[in-house]
Amino acid sequence: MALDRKDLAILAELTTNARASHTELANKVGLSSTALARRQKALEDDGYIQAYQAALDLAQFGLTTTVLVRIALESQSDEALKAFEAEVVKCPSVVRCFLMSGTDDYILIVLARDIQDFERIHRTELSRLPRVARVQSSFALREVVNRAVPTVVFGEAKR
Amino acid sequence: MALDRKDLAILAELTTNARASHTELANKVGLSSTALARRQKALEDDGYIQAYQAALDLAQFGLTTTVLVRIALESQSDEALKAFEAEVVKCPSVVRCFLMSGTDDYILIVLARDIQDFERIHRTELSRLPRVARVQSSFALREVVNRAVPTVVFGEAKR
DNA sequence: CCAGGATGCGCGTCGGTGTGCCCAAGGAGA
DNA sequence: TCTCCTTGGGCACACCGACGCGCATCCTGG
Repeated sequence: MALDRKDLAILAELTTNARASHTELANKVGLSSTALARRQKALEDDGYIQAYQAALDLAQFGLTTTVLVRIALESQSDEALKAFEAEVVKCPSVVRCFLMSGTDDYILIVLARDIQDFERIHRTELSRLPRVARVQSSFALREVVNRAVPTVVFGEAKR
Repeated sequence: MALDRKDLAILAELTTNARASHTELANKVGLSSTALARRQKALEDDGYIQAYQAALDLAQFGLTTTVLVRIALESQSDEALKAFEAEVVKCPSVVRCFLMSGTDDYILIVLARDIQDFERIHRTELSRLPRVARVQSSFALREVVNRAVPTVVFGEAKR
């Protein structure tokens, strides 16, 4: 299934206003509400739209510190990876975790209130992860770009 | 302003179903639609809810490859940082960019269709960034955790 | 020329939303 | 201890808008 520029406009708008009504979207895209409803439903049914979710302001919850954590395991055996991953998904402060190529085995993104709070997280969450050989943390001083969707997605207009 | 467990339940539900109606949410949380509407509006006005946005399935767009890019600049001067940041925000394939402490100056998260596509991105987007001394890329083999909100946010029940 | 897909218009129904009012609980002060 | 006041909740209602349907139209490709 190919998406034309109107589909992309719909997606671009919904990534900003997920609660926009059919009429509202139809005006912005340049369609009637009927045609828009059909297209939106197709986008949902075909899996382009996964969900509609509220974006929380994490700073409002005091989570102003982002930490990148590089972790190397003692062993790269399948059993070690499984054991580590089974525990890392339980860490409440971890928002992302990648299994990486290269020297580091895993890279985590951790959210903390501040540096002291990260010390607590390091002690209560990270240091309890199994099979860990080395943990290296880097603090993000500033977030320069934060996009949910790369702009390249909306750039390709076809029809 | 302090949030009680019902507020957190509302937020937790809205991060899943941003288009849920007042009645629908009220049933899940255990409130009347009136009380829920008041709370939801308060959460929006107080800035806890930043926006409602559609989550796209990036794999559906062919973006299945995540790359972590570490970048060191020639100079850490304010001018060099500003020049670099002014350009990196324009890169369409970059979804996140952190100014970091430690040896690396910046860490980017880049989305690509595949490894060949990343070669193109490296050539057309990354290599054109100004003041760059060193670029080091690591491929994510798998995404173990991907949360928009750390679960720790919903864990604290107070009232 | 014809057929299929997509669009736009109009309509009716349904549901959500917002308001006003009353009630219950808790805290402060006399 | 009694009372007042504030805060949050629930109920009922009315209005308005969204949503989905049917049908006519248009455009394109065969």
